Amino acid sequence: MTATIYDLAREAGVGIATVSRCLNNHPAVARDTRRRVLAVARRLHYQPHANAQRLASSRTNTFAAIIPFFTNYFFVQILQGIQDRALELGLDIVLHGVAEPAHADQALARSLQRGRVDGVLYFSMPVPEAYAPRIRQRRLPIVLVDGYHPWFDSIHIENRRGAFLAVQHLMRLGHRTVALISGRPSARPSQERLAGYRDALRTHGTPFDRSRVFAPRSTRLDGFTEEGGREAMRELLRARAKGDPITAVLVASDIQAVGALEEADRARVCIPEELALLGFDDIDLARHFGLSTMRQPLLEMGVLALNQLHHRINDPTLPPSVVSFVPRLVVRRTCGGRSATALDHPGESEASVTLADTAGAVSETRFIHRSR
Amino acid sequence: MTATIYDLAREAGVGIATVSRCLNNHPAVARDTRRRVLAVARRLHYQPHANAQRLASSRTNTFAAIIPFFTNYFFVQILQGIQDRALELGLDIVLHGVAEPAHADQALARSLQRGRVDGVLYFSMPVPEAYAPRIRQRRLPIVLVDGYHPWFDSIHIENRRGAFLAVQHLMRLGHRTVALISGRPSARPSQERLAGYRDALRTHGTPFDRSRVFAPRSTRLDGFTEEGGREAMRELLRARAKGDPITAVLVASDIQAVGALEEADRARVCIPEELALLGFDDIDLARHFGLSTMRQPLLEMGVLALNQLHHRINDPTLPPSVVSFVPRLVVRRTCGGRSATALDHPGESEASVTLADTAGAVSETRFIHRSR
DNA sequence: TTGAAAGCGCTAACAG
DNA sequence: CTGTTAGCGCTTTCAA
Repeated sequence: MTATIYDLAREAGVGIATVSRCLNNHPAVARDTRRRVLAVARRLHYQPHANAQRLASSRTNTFAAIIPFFTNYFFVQILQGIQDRALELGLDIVLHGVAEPAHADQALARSLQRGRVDGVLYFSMPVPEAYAPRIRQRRLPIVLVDGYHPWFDSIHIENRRGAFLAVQHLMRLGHRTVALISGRPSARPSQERLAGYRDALRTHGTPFDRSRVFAPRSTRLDGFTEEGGREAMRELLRARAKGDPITAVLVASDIQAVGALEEADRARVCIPEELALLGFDDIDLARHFGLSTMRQPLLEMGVLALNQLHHRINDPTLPPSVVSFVPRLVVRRTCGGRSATALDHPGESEASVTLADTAGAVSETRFIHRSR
Repeated sequence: MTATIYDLAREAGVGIATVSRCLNNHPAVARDTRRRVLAVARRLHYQPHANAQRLASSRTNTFAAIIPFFTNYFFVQILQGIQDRALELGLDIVLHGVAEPAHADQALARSLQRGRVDGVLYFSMPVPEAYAPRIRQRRLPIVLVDGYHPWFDSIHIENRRGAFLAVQHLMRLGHRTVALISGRPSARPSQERLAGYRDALRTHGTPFDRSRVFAPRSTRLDGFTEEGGREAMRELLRARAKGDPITAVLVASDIQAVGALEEADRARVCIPEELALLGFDDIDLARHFGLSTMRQPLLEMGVLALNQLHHRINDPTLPPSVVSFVPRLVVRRTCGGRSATALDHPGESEASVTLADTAGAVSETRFIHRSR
């Protein structure tokens, strides 16, 4: 019913190979022939059959994005970056939203199948043990975003450094007793952020006190939930009521920070006057709460990830690369020490501490090194 | 390098057709043969080549989701529903995030290409004029979500009815002077919600007053933005300051409502004591602001949309169907008349007015009719 | 510069 | 029940 290259060939009086060459801008075609063929193609409204192309060329021009759906806002912005770049590169995105990390292997299994995708973007989850060897063996191009594995490319967020900068900021504002609301201790981001927290204390000559680290009891999503934040904040307030002079707290994720804020509000503890609070991630909600936080350049990360994947697809022999992003402090209301009116004018009174120029900041706050 | 059905056939001592039958659970295969073939398949780690299957069967088992990315939260939840169902149906989702409606045609063009997808889920945007005929001609299965076109299936949100219910609620709370903060007047949702607003006034015998409809000046995204909400609220407050006894307002979208709330806060107008406010959509943010709103069952809509698409793919001769959802009132803090402490316990003190049972509500609030 | 022909790996008649 | 065969529509040698 719709035209194939055979139709075009017949109509233009040439062979199908020639038609194919014209369509794919192969140089070895006479100008006249090309023009004639293209004219016919237009006239017949020719459209290539995507699957036939894929089968013959063994290239799908498609990649999978495997994303933890539960982190909502985090990935929306990353997807936006990926989307734009994919359009430019002419790639299709097959989306795999994963409800919980345990289900990620289904998506991986699918992506490992022959003829499905040219590569994978894998987000914010550990690569299942069983799959790493299979991925390597099949030479499936993969880029880990917000994750790490020695065998594969990754875009890494320097959680430790970020937490360090965060706590440092609080201490520079004069806080001597800074607490940490953490995620589940076994989760990697929790550990890294805890390490950064300790780094900062050490740098400022403050002894680390285990009792000032508050981890949520609930373990769903490693405690990175509003409820987790509420729980931890309750405990923190209890400690505070008992006399611990905590005046500031770093919360390991914005989503927890939201819960923590609500809990503080409920206990009539004024933020930031009585307790300065700093989050981590800069999810979209943060802005609305006037939440000071450590921003991750999500959109840029998406673009970069796709570029990296593209490189790898075109040259599978590349050594694994690691690109690091350092989160940047975004000052709003909750950390105090600056514009206390941020809530009234969200977005206006934000201040980026590391850099004045927000637009150009990314390139300066990230550094790149390739290992191996 | 990796096994094909030829390898399996040779190894199992059968023909490739038999192998194919075994793999696809075709009934006409001897038990023994099947077992033997499957054993070989397992031994050789056989995996079908997706593209070869697609080409041969002229079925891609893939569909496109064309989504306006700018509406962020709206689509995240819908995607979740789609995602789950797609997994069950064994379908791949090709994501097309569209930055603005004008770019939707690129995604459509791509989806129209042969061999790309079996169908399309098209969200919250008008179908470009030029494409409707092409879609119909190519018999491309498509389901419009939050949209309508006589030729195609659609999942429709009863904006008019929703707005009616919203305003009715406000009036039942005793408000006599209810204003409307609308989107750009030319946008369909704006018109429908305006109509519902007028319906409610009429029902209550209140004359419609054009000067109580506030539309944003900015036209980006048809005014459905925080900024749009701020602008409109500023005008409303001005009118109020001049003596118009407005005591309640329906805001045509939650995202505008957020801006409106901020503006009211800034003007030191207490919500809901001085001004009751009701939003529309129930985006995720709403909960955090204690924003009363009209909820759309996004997740369910996603599931339903995919089911509908699935039906149509399997039977393209079906007449176009229309499924309607009626938004449901969710009472939180901003509309007054109920728990004023909602902000302290988000989620806990919500009340669904139409139905007590939240889980089972969807089936009761939607009705289905098929036209033609 | 061009065309014929051989796949890509699978599905689905059709004949046995 | 099973095997043979003909495609699906394109890309890509290989000769001419």
